[in-house]
Amino acid sequence: MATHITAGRGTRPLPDENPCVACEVREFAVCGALDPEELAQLSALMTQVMVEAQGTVLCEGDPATFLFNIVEGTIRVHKLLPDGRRQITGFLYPGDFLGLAVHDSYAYSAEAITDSRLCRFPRDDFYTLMRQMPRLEQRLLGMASNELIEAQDQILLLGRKTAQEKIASFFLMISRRAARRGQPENPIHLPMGRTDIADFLGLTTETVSRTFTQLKTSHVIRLLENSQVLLADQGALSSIAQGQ
Amino acid sequence: MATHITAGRGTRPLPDENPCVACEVREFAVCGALDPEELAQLSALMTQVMVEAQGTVLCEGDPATFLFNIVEGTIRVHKLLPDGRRQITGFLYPGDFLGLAVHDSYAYSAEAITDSRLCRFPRDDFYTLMRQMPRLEQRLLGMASNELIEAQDQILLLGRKTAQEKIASFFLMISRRAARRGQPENPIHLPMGRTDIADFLGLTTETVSRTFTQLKTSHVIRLLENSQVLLADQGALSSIAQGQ
DNA sequence: CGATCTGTTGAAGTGAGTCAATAGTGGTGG
DNA sequence: CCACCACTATTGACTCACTTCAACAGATCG
Repeated sequence: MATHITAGRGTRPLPDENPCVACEVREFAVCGALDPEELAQLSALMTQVMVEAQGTVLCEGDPATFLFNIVEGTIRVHKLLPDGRRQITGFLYPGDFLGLAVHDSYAYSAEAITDSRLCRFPRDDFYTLMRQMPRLEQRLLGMASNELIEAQDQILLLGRKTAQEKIASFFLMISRRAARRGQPENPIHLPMGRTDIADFLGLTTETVSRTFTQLKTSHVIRLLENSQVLLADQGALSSIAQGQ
Repeated sequence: MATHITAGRGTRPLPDENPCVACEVREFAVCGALDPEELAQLSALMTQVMVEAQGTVLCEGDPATFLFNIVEGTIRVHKLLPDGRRQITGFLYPGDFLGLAVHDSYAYSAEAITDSRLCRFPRDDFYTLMRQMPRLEQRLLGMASNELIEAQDQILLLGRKTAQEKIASFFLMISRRAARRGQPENPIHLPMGRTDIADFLGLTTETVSRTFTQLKTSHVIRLLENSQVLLADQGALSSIAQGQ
């Protein structure tokens, strides 16, 4: 049966039955494809874990023992070069799945940006169950397909866009993803710091900061309190993101 | 039943039965997962098409009517910005599948670099069949997973590597992929021109050319005739690719 | 209230891009 | 078979977008 581990056990009593039934992100997540019976089987494998801000979820090179489903919080996924250069390959939000691109060991590290709650599944058990649930496998294939499309957009961004275009594209991506989760698409919230944004866009913190200022000065965005950014002129932002 | 269209019909008589049985790339391709019965069903959907060098396989934005399996030749997949900047997101070789990251319309264009032969499947029929063949779906999920891992490597390369590191990584990737297809891993063959390499690595042709010359001068590679490159010092190449 | 961390701004440097000329390479036809 | 053309690759000189290095400004917190 699903259990909580680490901090936060007593924050809210879980229903005696299946905790997944009441899950708020289920419709966006892998588990959204399952019927109640299948959901019960999957939840039987599941352990909920809390990871506090800046904590590690998994490490590049470690044996891939677990797969995760993000329920609350924001996760950053990154790869490192031996000399310490870092590339963030993605930010994960509630409903996102962590472990699609996994073989025997993790090819990337993942850390929590904010305090986060995740559903954790033993990889082997998950795969076994997947073999028995075509709908689960189809859903994962669909999610993998989406991630590939996003990865190719990111490849275009990194290979061919200027700093301004990268930042504008980034704002729009965050906005679109918030909308997909049913949250307001504007203003957007940026839980990650300038360094994370820089390492995601292949820039430096200084360039990110300067570009924010430029967009602010030209009234395309406005920086609000609490790491919120108002997209004041979405048309202009779209134009910039696509290179005019 | 499978048929040839366009040029090349008479090059070699197909067996009367299932042409896929004798296919040389089947073990590397999607179809490698199927039993003879399933293979026959899949091949019933299939049409072989020839695309000559520089010809178009599919166009970004077009309705995604077909999926493809590369049998012979090399394909480049790219995305364009409105002003014409191009990013090549991948090179496809025999055994590779074209259409994993596809929704209703193609999110990229694909062109043949050399004369190519492809197996073409109507997308809807392919998906229908996939629902009935768990092994096909599993295989596709595995291939999507591999592609995601490669995409993340490419993201690291584009975001954080220098020109030298990009070129060195590129040589090693081509070498590794040749080995995976059972071809010699050294010397490598580069069917694509400098412009393609530049647009794949987020560089210009000039920088690609200069970097080739640097690596040649430092005896890490040697340029042979017929677009072949000898990786003279693979250790040095690996060191460079990872940033020393 | 100082200490620490994150973000912003300034000044100077540089890796790769741009522009331009030259050198191969392969194809075609007289 | 060679002369010509078109195209791709190489090399050189110069420029620039972004980085690097450095100083400073806010926020957060014990």
